[in-house]
Amino acid sequence: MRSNGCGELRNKDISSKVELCGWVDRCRDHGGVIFVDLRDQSGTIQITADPDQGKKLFEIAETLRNETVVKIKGVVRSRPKESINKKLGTGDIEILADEIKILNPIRGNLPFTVSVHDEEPVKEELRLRHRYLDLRRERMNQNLRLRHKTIHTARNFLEKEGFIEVETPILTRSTPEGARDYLVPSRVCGGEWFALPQSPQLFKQLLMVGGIERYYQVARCFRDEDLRSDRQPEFTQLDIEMSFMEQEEILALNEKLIVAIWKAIKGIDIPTPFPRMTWEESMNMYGTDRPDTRFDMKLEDVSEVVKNLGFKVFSGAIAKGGSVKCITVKNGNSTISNVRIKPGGDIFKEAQEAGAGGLAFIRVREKGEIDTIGAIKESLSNSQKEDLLKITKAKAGDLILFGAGETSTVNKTLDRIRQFLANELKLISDKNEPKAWNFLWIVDFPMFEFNSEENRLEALHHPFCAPKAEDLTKNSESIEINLPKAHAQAYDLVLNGLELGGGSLRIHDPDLQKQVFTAIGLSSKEASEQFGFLTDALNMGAPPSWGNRFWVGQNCNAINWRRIYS
RNA sequence: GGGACCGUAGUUCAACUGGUUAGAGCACCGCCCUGUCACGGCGGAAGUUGCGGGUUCGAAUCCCGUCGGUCCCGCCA
Repeated sequence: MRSNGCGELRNKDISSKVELCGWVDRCRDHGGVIFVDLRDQSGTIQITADPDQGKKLFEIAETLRNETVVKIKGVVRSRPKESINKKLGTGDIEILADEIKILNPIRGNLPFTVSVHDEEPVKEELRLRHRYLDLRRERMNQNLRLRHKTIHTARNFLEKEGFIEVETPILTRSTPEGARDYLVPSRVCGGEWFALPQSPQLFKQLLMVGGIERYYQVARCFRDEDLRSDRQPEFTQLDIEMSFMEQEEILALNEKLIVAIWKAIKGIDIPTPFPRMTWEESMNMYGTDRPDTRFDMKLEDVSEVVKNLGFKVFSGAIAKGGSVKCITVKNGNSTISNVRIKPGGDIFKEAQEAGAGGLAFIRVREKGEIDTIGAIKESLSNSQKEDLLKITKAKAGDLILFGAGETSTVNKTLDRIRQFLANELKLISDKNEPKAWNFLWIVDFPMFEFNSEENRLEALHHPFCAPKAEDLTKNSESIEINLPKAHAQAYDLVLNGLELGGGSLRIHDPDLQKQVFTAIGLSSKEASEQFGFLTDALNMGAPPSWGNRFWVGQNCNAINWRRIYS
């Protein structure tokens, strides 16, 4: 039907006869000559309709509208020197049309414009209703290709490493994991329901017991929870599980996979090994388990300095077992006004959203002088002031923002403000491209987290992850006593503040698995009802195995990988 | 489940404190234009201001209800 792609043609094609198909991106009608930008998947080229080539041709060209589907026959020719368009890959040449055939005209109004030149925002709802038009747009088209390339590269890589792709069931039984299940009524077993899998977690463990050794799957997962802008109820993860591996081996393998993907999609060589940080370090320094390390503004704990301060917001927080931490905004005095950090200001609101009661601040002036609210200034001694400036390394012109209260709230608040300011101050990206690709392993996650509402421990990762052996043998006490404080043999991979995925060593000892169930408050009856099949399997020769998964971004955004769930 | 914000032409937005006939860009239609490339010029058509009710001399604007959407909290091992 066609001889070339629009975007492929170059000077070397001059004088050749071509047949092109595509969509009209834009028309410029000069009365005596009409220029048509013709677009297909490969790019755009200018078609010139000249009345000398026939009256009929010109009449058809006059009727063309944006997005009309056409087939064009013509000859490639060079453009006049003064008309060369350097912005276009095909800008040296054009097609002199001798036949234009309309394959499908446009009837009525288009809901939005498709052309790459149009950058007007369009409501999400409209874009979804007319997804086909949206996909025609360059950016969306590229996103789908990016996603394809990512998965294609992963498949090739895993194939070479001896993995096989296995599909696990979609219509399955409900296993109580974290989220609500999507349910599907069963016609055959009236009154019974299938659940859609929240992840292939248990299936892949059973595959390991089944001697598969190296499995992967591009797996669809379903979780019936409320949405967020970066969360979807249905998402895809690259799911991997392998037997007989040490942690170092699996981290190295993951790094190789990531390196291969970034090489393929960005042409970038990511250096290995990736840096590592323990969960505790990350929480202390960044207030989150997925820190964005492209910029500094680390959290500093100043509890020791201010614990006896007359300023009760600070000293009171510490007396109640909380802490006072702060971040230092370089040159914040000139970039951030008081209006923004006082009640009603946007930065203050961010702090409130995170649960903070307020947002204390100190502005550092010349010669170690400070500006702040009266209550802090009056109660701060000279040596305390000096200690603060020493810990924060704040210089004249810098702004120090404080969080005080329960440590988890303080962390959450400062993490949020840190990210908010990084965006505002443009510390993290130039245009749409990140300033760096900072991959980071977070290791040594705690096994459990205390849920104060339900008054019980919860698995931080999931209840199948193995605790670190040395944590269990501390002080030669029993496993039951050491378990709640143990660290998991689990890791997360973080990129620029986004959690790309993570993994862990599975428990393969049925007794230990039972202990973990007990620790999270699952009675042995419940455990055997819900996970009996798993403990059965562990009794019949389960190998030690590591599993992990990466989120494959639903939105194929600038980075393609996005946090969906943790 | 809770909170904040939004809904005006096909579309993106505007319309002061409630005050004349609800405006503009793009798209659309017509006319003009032979080197533009987000072409340009002149003209035109296009609106139940999401829907229903209320307050008022007067409502896009204020109030109540309702529908739809965006974001956030809870939730998402």
